[in-house]
Amino acid sequence: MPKRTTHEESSCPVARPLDVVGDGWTLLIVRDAFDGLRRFGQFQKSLGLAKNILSARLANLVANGVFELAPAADGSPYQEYVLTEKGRALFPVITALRQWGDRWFFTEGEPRARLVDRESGEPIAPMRVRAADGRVLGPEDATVLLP
Amino acid sequence: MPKRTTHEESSCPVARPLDVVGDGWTLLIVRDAFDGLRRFGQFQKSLGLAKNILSARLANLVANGVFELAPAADGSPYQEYVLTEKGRALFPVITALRQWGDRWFFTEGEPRARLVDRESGEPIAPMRVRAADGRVLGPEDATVLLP
DNA sequence: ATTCGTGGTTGCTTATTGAAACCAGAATAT
DNA sequence: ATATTCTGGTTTCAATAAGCAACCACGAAT
Repeated sequence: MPKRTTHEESSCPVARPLDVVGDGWTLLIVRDAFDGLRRFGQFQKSLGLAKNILSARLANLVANGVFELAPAADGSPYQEYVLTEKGRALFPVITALRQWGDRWFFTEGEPRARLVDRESGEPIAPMRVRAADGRVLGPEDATVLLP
Repeated sequence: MPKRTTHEESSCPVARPLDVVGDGWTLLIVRDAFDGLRRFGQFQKSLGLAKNILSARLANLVANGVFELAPAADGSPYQEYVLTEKGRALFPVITALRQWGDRWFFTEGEPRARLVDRESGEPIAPMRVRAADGRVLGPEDATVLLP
């Protein structure tokens, strides 16, 4: 995690979240949670990261309200990491990132995991930035208003 | 940047992009580029990060096709970092992250930077994950199909 | 000829990561 | 009862990356 010293810490809604999810592992942990993973060992096996790192990341995510600890649903004497509302609200972020990766990091026809609508089995729609009236906006069509 | 050793490097479209934008500074650099910044010194002043770090990040972003170098538009003998199509395609990612930050990292009424439609001056619409037919999807409504 | 602004690079110190070993409680096996 | 395994971590320590400050090169201005 970088050490933001300037005005960055304060008023920009992009900078603050990056203190929580701005490293290479955290969003993968959350993605795995969307895929149904809940237990320490599941995350560790899925991601192959060192246990101390996972431990630190999970603790940080709990401290920041992305996960909460709950007694294991299956009766085992352990605890589970379950996404909070705040954590589930990362779904658009991870999906946008996934679509970017899908478009720009795979060659035509290269096999990849696909996210589909569970109901229809169809791929989900590409996410776009839209104005209040529904017009699709590019980076040039939007501007930041400082507080 | 973490060191992904398992299957993570390969088939998941979430993991690959994180090798490029998965640190705390990179997305802020890109956000600044959306705000019109192009020059080394502008990024450094805006973000307050060490010059060697900025240098490394920009070189990595150029190497990964997010920025490209172009001769300065204003006649000065330097070069500018300008977003490629791939870089501009990060707009939905950064916007989704911004909206998450806006919702979950600020208290009611706390002053913050706002992203508005340049044409109408109105805030942009909240981004949502949608199925092909337009239905809004939550994390539970989508599933990953492995290749 | 000298200073200044821009865009870096080079050392050096400190913080973070990562691998492996270790540890503790609960369940399971002997 | 005792030992073994499974789960979920913590501790230790080496390697790597971040951060800071000093330095440097080039062109423009003085």
